[in-house]
Amino acid sequence: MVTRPPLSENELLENASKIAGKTLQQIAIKQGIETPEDQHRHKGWIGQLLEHSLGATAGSLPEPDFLHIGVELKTLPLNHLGTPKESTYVCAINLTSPESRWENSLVKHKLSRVLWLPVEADPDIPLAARRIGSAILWSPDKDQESVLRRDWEELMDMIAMGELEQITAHQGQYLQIRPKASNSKALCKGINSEGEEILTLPRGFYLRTILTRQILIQHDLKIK
DNA sequence: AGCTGATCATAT
DNA sequence: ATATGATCAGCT
Repeated sequence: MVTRPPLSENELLENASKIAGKTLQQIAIKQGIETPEDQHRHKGWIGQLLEHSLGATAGSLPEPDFLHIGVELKTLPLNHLGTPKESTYVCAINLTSPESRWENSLVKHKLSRVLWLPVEADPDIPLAARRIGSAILWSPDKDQESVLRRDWEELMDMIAMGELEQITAHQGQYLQIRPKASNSKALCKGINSEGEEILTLPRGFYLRTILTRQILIQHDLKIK
């Protein structure tokens, strides 16, 4: 099944509503794709399945999933309580020439328009049987953006000061910085407090579940 | 049970 | 090594 890229947000939402309630296996069969037993060696499988299913264009290019309508697709794994089970990866961080302004940052741009697609992720449900939920088209509201901005500025200040080795995932209310690498031996360049080049773990920005939980709640309240 | 640090796959 | 897509798994 070939899915044409959506030409508008409404078309994207309509396409998303058509797969709401379906199982991952139902979608995979339509795509002619095998469903793996589990995600241990297929961590990105659901995201890529749903990208294809909704006609995303970007592939592994540094572009929004739906380029011409400027929308990013994020799956949102839900536990047995229906709340987010995992944090959400946003983007990698250039540690040698850190961005200086929130307004121009990759995080702000990536999060400016996101289609959240909830998916059951209770480990008791076999991967093939997990159902897709109702999509949420989201942009940060004023309060959310101000917290994101504060977190980003605090963390990027530390990187700019050469304090990246002092950064821990404990920092940040909505945004946190964690390793984003193949393993702990895959290193990249960074800058220390003396301005010298060092080798360090690649890092990425992640959204805490406290924010994605809030997004789900906001949406539910809007429906009712 | 939640969270942080580590890890897995694929394409370029 | 970097981009994409994320989840795993041990510790508190």
